[in-house]
Amino acid sequence: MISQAMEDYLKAIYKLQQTMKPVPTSALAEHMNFSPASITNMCKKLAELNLLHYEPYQGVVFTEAGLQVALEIIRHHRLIELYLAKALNVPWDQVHAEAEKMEHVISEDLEDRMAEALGDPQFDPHGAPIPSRSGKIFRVESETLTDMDAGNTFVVVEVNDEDSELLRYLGTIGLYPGTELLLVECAPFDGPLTLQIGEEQHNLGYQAAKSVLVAPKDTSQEQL
Amino acid sequence: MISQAMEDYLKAIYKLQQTMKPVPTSALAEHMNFSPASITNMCKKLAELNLLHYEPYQGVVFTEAGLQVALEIIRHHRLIELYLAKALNVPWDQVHAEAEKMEHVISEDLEDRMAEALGDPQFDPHGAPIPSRSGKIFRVESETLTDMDAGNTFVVVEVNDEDSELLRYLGTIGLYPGTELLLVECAPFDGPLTLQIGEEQHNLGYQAAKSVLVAPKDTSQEQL
DNA sequence: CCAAATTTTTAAATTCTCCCAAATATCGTT
DNA sequence: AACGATATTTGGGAGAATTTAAAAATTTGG
Repeated sequence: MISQAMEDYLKAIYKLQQTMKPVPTSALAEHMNFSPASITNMCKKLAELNLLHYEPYQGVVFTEAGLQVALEIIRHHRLIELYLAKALNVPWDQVHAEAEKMEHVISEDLEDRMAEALGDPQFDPHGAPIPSRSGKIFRVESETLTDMDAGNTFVVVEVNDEDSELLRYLGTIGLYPGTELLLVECAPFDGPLTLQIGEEQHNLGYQAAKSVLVAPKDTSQEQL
Repeated sequence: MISQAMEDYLKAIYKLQQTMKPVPTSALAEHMNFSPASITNMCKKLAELNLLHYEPYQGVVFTEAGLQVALEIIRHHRLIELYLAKALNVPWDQVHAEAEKMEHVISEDLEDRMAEALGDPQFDPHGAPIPSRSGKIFRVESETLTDMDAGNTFVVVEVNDEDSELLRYLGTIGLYPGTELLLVECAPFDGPLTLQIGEEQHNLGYQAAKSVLVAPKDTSQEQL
């Protein structure tokens, strides 16, 4: 009943509705790299299935049912990412692509077994929270590194999992969720940020820094 | 280029061409539960891609390229089955359904990691041989239990992985690949077979017994 | 508050995989 | 060697997911 394409739409809508409600079809079109027409078509279908509220020209909002479906897929995705990283040592810059395909095909039973093998984990390898089986998700307080002031110490909460190359680079400088860093300097006009990680200093481009979410050191949540 | 549907066709053709060459489209239609017309269509496409030799009314035969693609998918399938059974304790009657979906989406890299985690295994949980990375597969000498004579002892080599209910039953009587059994009696007219497994005796229906492949005890190959 | 620019939807077309019904080829008998 | 039964292909069509191009609605700016 719910096709793989539909699942991808719901996942994309979930991502966008964190910053905009309702989600305009144009935002979806850009995010998914589909034509606006495709988006309208599919949103109508999803509204038919009572997964979305859809008002022409107004964009879409989740129904409760739609939100639960989206969270279930996201749970699949993040559990798979963590499982691959932990159990099979898949590099953290590759788990996203792999999970992107597997999330649509694993059974609930297999998901449960992976969750159990991992000890019901709370976060994926990029620091994103894993929804619970019952569809609850906890948002960790955090802001993007580019919004922080120089001179303070932070803990990395989460990094964007979609850019494999970026992840590989962040790995080489040791910037993982849980890592502590000192923001030494922020160059003006969206320039690079100077970070102190352990004993070493690194310059991180503005675009890269935008996809790093941090929390002030003192109020930091502990995670594995 | 090669769609999931095409992969399913190649897998089915591999299965059938073990007993018939060339494979008639009707056999494929029956095995895959598609109409004969669908089969003809797809076989033409696969022939276009140089994966099959297709002669109208004569059926299909693999090209070398087609055979390699088929073996790669089968390797995916069987490695996944074994991995799920061993690493995540998925019951052996469920691994087939799970692998059927996952086989189409895992990367070669992930496959390698699973193979490595399992120590480059030779057989899946049902005793079927796993093709090597380079596409070689070893056929273990075996015959179906219904063709054997009463009074002899055999080792189970392989059981059909497609019937979940049957596998569950075989599990309850302890009939796994590697299990030793004494064929006590074969009722005539395709009647049930009486087996001695360990201390217990069981009656196995003729249809069920047909999907159990065995080898004489003395010449049996060792497998984990 | 109207016209231009933008966004969104509608409509028609495409590709893929499948189906059904009809036409055609093959095969076993006699 | 021709007939009937069976197997196979052809042709046409349907549904899903996408596209492009054109039409319609909304927003924006003077």
